[in-house]
Amino acid sequence: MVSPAGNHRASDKALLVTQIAEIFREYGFEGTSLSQITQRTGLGKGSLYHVFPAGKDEMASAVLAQVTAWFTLHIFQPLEDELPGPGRWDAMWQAVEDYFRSGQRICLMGVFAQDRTRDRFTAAISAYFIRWIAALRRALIRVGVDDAVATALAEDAIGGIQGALILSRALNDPTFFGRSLRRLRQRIDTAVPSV
Amino acid sequence: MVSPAGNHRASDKALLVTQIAEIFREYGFEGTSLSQITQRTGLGKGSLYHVFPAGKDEMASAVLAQVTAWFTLHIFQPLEDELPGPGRWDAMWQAVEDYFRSGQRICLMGVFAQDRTRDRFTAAISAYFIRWIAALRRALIRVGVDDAVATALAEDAIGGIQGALILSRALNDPTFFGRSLRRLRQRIDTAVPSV
DNA sequence: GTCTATAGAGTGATAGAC
DNA sequence: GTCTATCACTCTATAGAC
Repeated sequence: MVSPAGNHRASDKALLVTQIAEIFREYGFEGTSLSQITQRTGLGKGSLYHVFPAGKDEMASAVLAQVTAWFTLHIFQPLEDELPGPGRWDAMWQAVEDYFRSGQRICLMGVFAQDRTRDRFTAAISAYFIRWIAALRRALIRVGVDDAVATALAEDAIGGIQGALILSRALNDPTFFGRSLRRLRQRIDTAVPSV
Repeated sequence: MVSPAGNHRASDKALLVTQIAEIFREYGFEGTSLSQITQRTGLGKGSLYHVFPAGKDEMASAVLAQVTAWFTLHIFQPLEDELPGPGRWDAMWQAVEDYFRSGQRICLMGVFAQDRTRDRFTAAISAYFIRWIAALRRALIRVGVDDAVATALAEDAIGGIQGALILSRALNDPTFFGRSLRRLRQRIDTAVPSV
């Protein structure tokens, strides 16, 4: 994680943030201790506080920012751009299925949204969901779906994804997520004219 | 909290469990400390450990059991019983809307399902969701909905409720939950023959 | 005296901050 | 690595109903 010149590179920090994200996913924010982070990352507490002077909170902020960046690149922007005709949503559904490891992986935005001790992250969390819903909604409107219908479809789709993630874990059924995703996808496809 | 006869009554414990549930809802399981519980309940640690000898874990178990009992009484059993014709699902949707305070209240089952440190509660959590889905599914089949369609509708409805709860909080939009619920409800109503 | 519910100082361990 | 606060939890003591 240390570069030869003594200053850490951006890619090192990105990797570190990825590692910390995975620990948060497994144990939650409160459930994750700094010693767990030092063990799994191999970094001492001093190094962690050098990279994240504000401590655990800053680590969480960095993690959420990284998640937002990933979704922006792979989901939000493709939705916001003009897309070719048939199969125009395929990339989104595939990205979602891959990102969440077929439902085995938690949505940190969803988990953090539930906890009052994490009020400090509400801005990042609501921005994430607002953008996702708006991007999908506008993409639907662009291909001819009625405004009100597009809003309903977009809200149901993003909500459905979150719910499917919870039930996948709660039921411990690895097939649940894919099944739910397929139905959400089909509901949108049938609402789009001439696909 | 002191009973005249010296033995605590069931209703006292139920009230205590309700109070603790509210704290878990606000701060999560890891985020809730015993000192918070002593402060908010007004009970000393000794009393808490008298009522819950196994400590925080037992408190969480009691809370989840209480949630299950409420849903059994107000939602599962009505669904499992034979119901009169039109408006047969009204009670469920009304109970859900009331219980979750129009989306302002968290689903502890959903929150606990996400966290690996709470593996000890998986049995109670999966039982809750399995029963809810099965009860709704069978009720749909009973009124003439095709088996596969009933499964899909039930899974989408319970997943949709969970997702709507997350988005309600994430977006901090008090109208979101009611809107989502209305759409879920309507989707089921239109699938039921002759309603 | 016995039993139940109560309180809270005190325990070692470990947390996060630095 | 060091520090202090706080964690979950234990233990002893107490009050009052039988």
